[in-house]
Amino acid sequence: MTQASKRATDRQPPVIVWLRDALRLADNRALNAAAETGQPVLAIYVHDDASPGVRPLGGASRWWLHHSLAALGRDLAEAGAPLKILRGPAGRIVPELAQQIGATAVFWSRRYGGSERAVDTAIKNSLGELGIGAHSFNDFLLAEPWEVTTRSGDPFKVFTPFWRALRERGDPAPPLPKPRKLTTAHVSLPVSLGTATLDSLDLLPTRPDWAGGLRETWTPGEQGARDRLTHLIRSRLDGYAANRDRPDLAGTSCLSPHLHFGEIGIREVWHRVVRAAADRKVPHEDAQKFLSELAWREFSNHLLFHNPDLATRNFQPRFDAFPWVSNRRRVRAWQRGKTGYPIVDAGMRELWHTGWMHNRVRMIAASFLIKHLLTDWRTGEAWFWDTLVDADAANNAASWQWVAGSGADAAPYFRIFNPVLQGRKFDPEGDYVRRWVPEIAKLPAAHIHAPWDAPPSVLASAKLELGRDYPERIVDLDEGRAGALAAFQTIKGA
DNA sequence: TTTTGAGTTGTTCGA
DNA sequence: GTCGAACAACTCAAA
Repeated sequence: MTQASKRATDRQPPVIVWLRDALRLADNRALNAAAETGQPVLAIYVHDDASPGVRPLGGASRWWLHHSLAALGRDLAEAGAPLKILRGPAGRIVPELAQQIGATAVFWSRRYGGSERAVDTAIKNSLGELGIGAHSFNDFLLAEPWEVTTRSGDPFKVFTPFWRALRERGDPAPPLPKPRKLTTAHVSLPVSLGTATLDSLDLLPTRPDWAGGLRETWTPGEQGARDRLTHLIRSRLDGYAANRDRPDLAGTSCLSPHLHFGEIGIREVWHRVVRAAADRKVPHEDAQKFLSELAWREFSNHLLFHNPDLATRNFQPRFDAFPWVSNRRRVRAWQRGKTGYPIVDAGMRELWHTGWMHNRVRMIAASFLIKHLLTDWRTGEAWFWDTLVDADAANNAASWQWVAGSGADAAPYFRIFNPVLQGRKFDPEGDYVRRWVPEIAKLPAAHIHAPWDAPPSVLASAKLELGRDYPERIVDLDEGRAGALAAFQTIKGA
């Protein structure tokens, strides 16, 4: 750029790109549109823990957000538009900031939760009154939730027809490249707008620092996300349909936290998988299976958009009368991985250590909490919200309701996972359990999923005494199952 | 409007 | 050990 044209750019009024759930540079339509104005770009992140109704982030999400923002800040600085961090109610901060720096427009990627949409609508109105442009984009979903409807124009409530309708729309638009150049907006931000630094947001745990397991498991940020996708396509997609159910094999994509924070765009994921299948680098069936998993994420957002209180209210109102049981001792045993059922405990400890749990094990652990312990699904939803790095308002709520049977297209009441059978089926050698429940690691595969049935000689040679080295079962499986069936009887036909 | 086929992920029981 | 049926009836989506 010549000196003259640089001065010309400096004289131009800036635009703002407000980054929220699309913490990346590539395939970011909001960022791209801001760049294409040719005006200087001010990139901001607003840490909003003040707007009413916006659910506070869980601990694991806060850890991820810190590192994701750090990575985004580095990438943006390199691209020429350093990230500014602000703290406070977005509804006040964004319009005031735009007005004070003389911005002509604000760009952002859409969000789909009820309170988030309320905030965004209010801001759009405020900006409109100030004569400032407000431009929002879809950077999170394959299709907008309102674009996929039944023939009669209603939202879908069953996955399969939803997926069919989504598929009939064809491939999403190809992903956009990173903006070629961004011009820095040289503005000074008044402290009254809540200027902050990443560290001052206090997102990281300190006393105690429990994030060691997260650090060794994850690389937040756009590069880490793209590496995961590459690894998926090169190494995990072949055989994905079968292996994804095996917690001992690491057969899942592990993209969920990256997708949640928008470190990689859904359009890029879709197109790279489709292309790999077209080039016969991965089997068609495996690629289709993976795409259908993306469609579940899509379906969850569809449900959340049309049911903003999905995380707190039974989708099926008859569940309002369900006789949930409160038992803090048992819930605590579940949370800490001390139920006495190895596959459940392994999953809950994996979650505690890494901020993530294998999908199959999530179902087993959730089914156990809901059906064997008769705990209200919202208790489990809240625990996952706090401990998962991929905690997502749509996926978390829809999935818990699915297991409970209270959701859309939910599991039938009689589907009660037996943790012993599930363990034997999906962790046949017991390797997953051995990794996370080391105190029973010496048990042979034949007994590792049901230590209480092991003969005394086997327990002795594994140096294992139940009740001392590993908890006794907190509930009997047959009684738990019978209790669940009886409880579900009470709301039948309600 | 009415009808019809279908609906992610399981377990148990009895032949 | 294997296999099919039962476990409820209901709601959804589309013809």
